[in-house]
Amino acid sequence: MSGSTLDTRTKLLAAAEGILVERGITGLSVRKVGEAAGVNPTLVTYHFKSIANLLDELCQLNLRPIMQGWEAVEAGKPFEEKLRCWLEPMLAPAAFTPGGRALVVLDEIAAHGEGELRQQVLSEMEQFSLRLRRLLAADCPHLDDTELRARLRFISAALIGPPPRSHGAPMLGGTGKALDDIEFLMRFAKAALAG
Amino acid sequence: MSGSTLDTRTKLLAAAEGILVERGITGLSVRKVGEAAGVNPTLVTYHFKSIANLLDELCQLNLRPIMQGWEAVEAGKPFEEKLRCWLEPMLAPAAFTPGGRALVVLDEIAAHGEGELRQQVLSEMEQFSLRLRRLLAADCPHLDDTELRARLRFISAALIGPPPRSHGAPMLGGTGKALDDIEFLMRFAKAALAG
DNA sequence: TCCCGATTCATACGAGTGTATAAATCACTC
DNA sequence: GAGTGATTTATACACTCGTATGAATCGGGA
Repeated sequence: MSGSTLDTRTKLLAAAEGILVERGITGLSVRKVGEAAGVNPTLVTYHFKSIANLLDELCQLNLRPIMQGWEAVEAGKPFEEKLRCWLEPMLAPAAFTPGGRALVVLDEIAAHGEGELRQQVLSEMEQFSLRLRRLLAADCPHLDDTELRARLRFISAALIGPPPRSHGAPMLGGTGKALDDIEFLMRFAKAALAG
Repeated sequence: MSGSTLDTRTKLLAAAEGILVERGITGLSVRKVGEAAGVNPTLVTYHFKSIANLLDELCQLNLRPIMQGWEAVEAGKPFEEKLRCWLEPMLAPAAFTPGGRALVVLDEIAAHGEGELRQQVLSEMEQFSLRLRRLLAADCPHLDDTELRARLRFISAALIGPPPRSHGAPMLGGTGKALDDIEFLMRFAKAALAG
């Protein structure tokens, strides 16, 4: 396990992530990853035992920073602060692809993964979702539990949804640059949780 | 082109749509479609010249009712009415799969289609998006053009995003039944376009 | 220098993909 | 009833996929 080994592993992860972000999960294959990494494709099977394992590792790598960011959502903080601590990690860049967002990688993987991997992502998200709702309930007395849950789902869906599946072009609306601006997002979420 | 012919065509379209909705575009193939339709797979190539054409037709079939519904968004109507005319078609059921939404089919196809088909969907959406923004601008004087565009994108993304990629399970939050209730959606959109 | 483990490479196999082709079957008119 | 065009079927080809296998190559201690 010399330095060159780690480099190849990283190159493969980065290449796979890049493909995932800009071509989508459809365009991902062992050979494409190898080619994009400038490396023999069969090294995917060597360094990760299967392509699924590579996806798994990529998933963990992109999930961790988001979950860590979310830990900052605490009961003591004011409403807007909580909101920011929730939303900001969702805009975090992907592990190896500064142009793409980590959430996109997670979503592509979660949408593809048939088995445990997807279940794990979903369950972690679910778990946080419950905590978030409990914490925000205090700040939104005008919304009952069902309504609050619906609003939160809509807001997070708004973040997950648009850029990934279009792979470049937005499904509705113009440039998409606005979506990456946390302030746009903050104003939107604040409004969406009001009256 | 007897009656049985039309039936087979329809059966294939319905089967493809069903797979698209519940397994996602990944699970779609000529043979799977044939099997799901209880019909020889090569009939896909016979009735549509290629699988891409089948997708195209499926796309048109699901796009049309949405676009028609959107024509009801008119300048004279009050704000809430415009909102409803915009949002309600987005919950319309898929052409052959009452359990799934037409928008999901479109999104799965648009996310996959590399070429013209996707461009067409996006451009039609884009076109309507512009008209919608112009019409709603009168009702939202508190939002400048950029802000309004961002809000509208978030709202539509909230609708397009969540159910499709999860193929059953929601990415965040509970049952997801709430998402299909137009009243939840109306309240959300109204709030998101306020202050 | 030799050796040995780690890493890279080339090749191959089985499964699945879309689609072309030709034969078989059906429905209907003359 | 025979013939004809539309429809269905069976088979095959070329391609891509993930992965297993064995050989080639590299790097560093004895």
